Amino acid sequence: MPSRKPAQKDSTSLRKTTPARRSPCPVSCALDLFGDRWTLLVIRDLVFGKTRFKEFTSSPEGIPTNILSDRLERLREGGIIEQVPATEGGKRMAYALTEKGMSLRPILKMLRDWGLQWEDGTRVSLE
Amino acid sequence: MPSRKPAQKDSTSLRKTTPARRSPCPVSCALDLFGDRWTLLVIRDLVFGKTRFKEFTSSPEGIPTNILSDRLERLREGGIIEQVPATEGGKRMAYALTEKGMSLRPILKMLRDWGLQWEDGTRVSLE
DNA sequence: TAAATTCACTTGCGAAATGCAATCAATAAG
DNA sequence: CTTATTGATTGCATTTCGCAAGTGAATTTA
Repeated sequence: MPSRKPAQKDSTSLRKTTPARRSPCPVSCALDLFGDRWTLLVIRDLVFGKTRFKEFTSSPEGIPTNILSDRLERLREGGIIEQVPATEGGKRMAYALTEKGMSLRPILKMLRDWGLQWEDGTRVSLE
Repeated sequence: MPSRKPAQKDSTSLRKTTPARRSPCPVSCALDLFGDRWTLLVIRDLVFGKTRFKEFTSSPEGIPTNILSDRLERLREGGIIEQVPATEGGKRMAYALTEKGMSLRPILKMLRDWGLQWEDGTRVSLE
């Protein structure tokens, strides 16, 4: 029989089901989507023009690859990113922000400005 | 002889030492402070005028009390909140945003607006 | 002032998430 | 075809989370 992927996810995968919304509060719902230590850093990288798995892992914070996989999947489910062909006609995929994802840019910008103002020793990357 | 643990704190406490900054990125540093599912909800409650431990626990999301204790302590360490006497002459304490904490209001506001725009069924509380 | 109640946590513990290294299949390059 | 790179997955130890119960001081009530 031909090699096939498991229908969905088995016991070894991170996060089995989509977790329920904690409340109808818009802040709470936003945090349900990207309220953790890594997700907004991936979105930051996307805003910076990164599109490939390897590029995300090479950011200075060093996100573990299993966490990255999980967050990319979660962001895709949440409609914040989508997969597009990395090269014309190629089969490898790259990631891109959707319109919904793009709309997070002002929030990222405010976070950056806040950090620069209140946290000593922070600076924007020079890439 | 058995290898011994670097005697920081005992097994019962949440979070042993202040975790190190992951990178000098201002976004990353901001997330080191409040990048999780609960912290910004506590700040939201403070912005809404709540000041007491019990008030935070009675928010609809239902933060566990041990998590709340941990987050309040973390926010205090980060200079985002401070403790003030709850009543004149009383011994009970209440929590209040510092200037640094107040400066997070626009971020909360953007998160709220983003949620209202992109997440169906969200609404601001009527309290 | 004594008793009852509320408040602000702390503790214990099972479940879930995290972080790390190792591995692997598919694609791309040579 | 052979090798290297990419984009992940797997296993496992450690940490954190979430829930329920407990505790002692502060406040309120009788």
